[in-house]
Amino acid sequence: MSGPAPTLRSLARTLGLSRTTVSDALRGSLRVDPATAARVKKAAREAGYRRNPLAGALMSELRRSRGTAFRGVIAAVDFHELDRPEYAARYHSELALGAQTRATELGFKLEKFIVGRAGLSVQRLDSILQSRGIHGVILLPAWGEPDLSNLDWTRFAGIYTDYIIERPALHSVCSDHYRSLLAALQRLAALGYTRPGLFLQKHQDERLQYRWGAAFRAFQESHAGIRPVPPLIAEKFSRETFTAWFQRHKPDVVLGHNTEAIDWMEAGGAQVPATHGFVSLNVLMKTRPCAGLDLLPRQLGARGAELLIAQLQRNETGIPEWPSTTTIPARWMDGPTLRSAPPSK
Amino acid sequence: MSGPAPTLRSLARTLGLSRTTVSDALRGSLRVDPATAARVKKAAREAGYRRNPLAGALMSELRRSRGTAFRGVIAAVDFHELDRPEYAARYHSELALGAQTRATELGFKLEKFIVGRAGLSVQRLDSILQSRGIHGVILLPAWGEPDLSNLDWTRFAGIYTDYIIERPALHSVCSDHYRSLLAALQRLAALGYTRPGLFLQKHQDERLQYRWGAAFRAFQESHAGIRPVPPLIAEKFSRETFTAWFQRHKPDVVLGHNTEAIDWMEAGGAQVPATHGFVSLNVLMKTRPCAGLDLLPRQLGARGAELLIAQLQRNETGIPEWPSTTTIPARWMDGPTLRSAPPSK
DNA sequence: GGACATTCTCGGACTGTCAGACTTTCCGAG
DNA sequence: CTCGGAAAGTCTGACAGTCCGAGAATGTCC
Repeated sequence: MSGPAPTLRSLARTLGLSRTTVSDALRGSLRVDPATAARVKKAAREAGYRRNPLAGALMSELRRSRGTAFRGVIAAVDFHELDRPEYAARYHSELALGAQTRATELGFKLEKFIVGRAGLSVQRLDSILQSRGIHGVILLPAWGEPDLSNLDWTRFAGIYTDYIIERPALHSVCSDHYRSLLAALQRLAALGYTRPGLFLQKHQDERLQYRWGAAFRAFQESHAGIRPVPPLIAEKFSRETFTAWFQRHKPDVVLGHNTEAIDWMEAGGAQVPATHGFVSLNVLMKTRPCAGLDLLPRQLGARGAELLIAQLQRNETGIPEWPSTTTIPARWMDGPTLRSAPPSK
Repeated sequence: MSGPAPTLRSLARTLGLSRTTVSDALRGSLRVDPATAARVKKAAREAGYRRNPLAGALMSELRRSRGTAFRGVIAAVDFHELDRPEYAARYHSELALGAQTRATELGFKLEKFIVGRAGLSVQRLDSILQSRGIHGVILLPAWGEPDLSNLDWTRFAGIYTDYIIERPALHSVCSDHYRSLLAALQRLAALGYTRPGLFLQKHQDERLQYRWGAAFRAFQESHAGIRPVPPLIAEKFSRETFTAWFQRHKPDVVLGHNTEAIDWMEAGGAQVPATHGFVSLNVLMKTRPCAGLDLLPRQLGARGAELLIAQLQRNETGIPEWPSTTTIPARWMDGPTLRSAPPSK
């Protein structure tokens, strides 16, 4: 490259102006006399000057903050649910912790609000957020699908930590259930299992637009060596329902959320992991040691906060024109409910 | 909030040292007397000092380059493919245009590189990017799955505009095929179609980990009123293959990529849209007006550039610890290949 | 005791921005 | 006619850190 690239300072020297006048002119500040501004822009163009946006952003942040690392507050909004299971409460805690840690790393503070408790309505939340100068809102999952259309979204950037909710349609971040189940099934196939069986509560599949079931069938269809076991997807299932399905279809490994199924398998003569395997689809739900998927709620919370803060940094409030979903694959967790190697022939 | 955060300079004042000695000590430079280094580290820990990685990276680059490196540039890397279909070339152009527009909005410039053309190897690309001071790399889709592990990713932030490639595992952004097909099928059901049929080239499903097929079956399984038509997923299909499938299973609406199928349907007696419907799964591939899915490549490119620049703004280079995929649902495009209302009873 | 080498530390310089301060000009009031 | 305040236009201090040349202090050798 020939010689140093032109900078604000070199332009300023050439023009006989201060670097601030040049900076202001190029940024369109009204402080600068229009004739001076035109002169600066022309010289910049002719010199091939290109602003460094990273340097600009850093210097701006540095000047604005006056040395304090504090940049703002974002809100984590939870929904009061009396019957929330304990594992879900732990999931929410992990999400919030991840969001908090990442927010802190990025110079933000995270404050929690619980809608539906202590008279906190959506309208009241709106008022509080506005009066507190909070513009970023990260929404924790809710079993019932809350309606947040009443928040004045022109003032807020928001992100769901769940699959898309649409009321309103915001960006979202969640686990990649589809891809994680496919990867888990591949792993099980590598361990020599040939008849995996999936059991699900219907609502758990529905709220993910059937991704568990879809991934399961997609895997079966695409692997000739896998003998298809119809998944058990029931409104609500009992030991009887499960056992009937298990005896009838004889899967050699079972995947599902409820680890109580291990007892039912063993009551029916199976020995885990000697004769059959078990994999939890969410290790936060396990009640005993077993293999399974860690949906990484802490990482999801962190990514959610990160994406939200990036929106704030771009000054993007309002309902996004193209809402997107960011997914992170679950992490496989080994456990004592699987054989450790394929059976020898 | 309590006072300014401790900085190198404030630590230096407290310790009676220069800011350079403090900086060197904290970075482990051997220039500093070990006893002094220990003193500095202890004081930093006690003061709660947190280094700003973005400032550090910027200053380092500033000093190293002496103003000669160009900045504020990100690279769009394409792969030379002789047999790339015309629609794919248009898809790539849309991706690049979206990335370019968004980069410009965010104060960056996008430059294109084509690996495999004019002797541009991955190693040579690495050298060029480094010498040009380019740290952000957005990777356009490739039909063959390229291996970019040879880039020195410690120096670059990268993002794929395709489904995850894993060589190496970076963040990615792409269409939400699964969710888009589900939504399309729901739309068709609302128009009164009861026997949708899907035809795909096998590779097109495989490279999306079977999401087209999975969404199709998930929809069938979850809607009692839909009579199941087995999808046609073939290595390569001809008019004969398609026609046999069409005649045998009698779908009332066909979804697929290749609009030539409309001719084949009509050759078999169907009248589109009078008796049968057709939906394109990628309107960039259509050769005639029809309904279908706009995969929004321009928006995907824009989002990709945005996510990449956010990584640069956080000074995050290297292979991410938790690579994520960001998906945007396709936009439905109405067209003359569907009935405009459900048939009256 | 002077010359030289080594070790340890310091300070200039710096892809841009913010906000207060300074200079110049203009105009109304006395 | 003079003076003071306001506005317009521009300038300067300061700066989440790093690199590298240079200076000061110390030790060794002749």
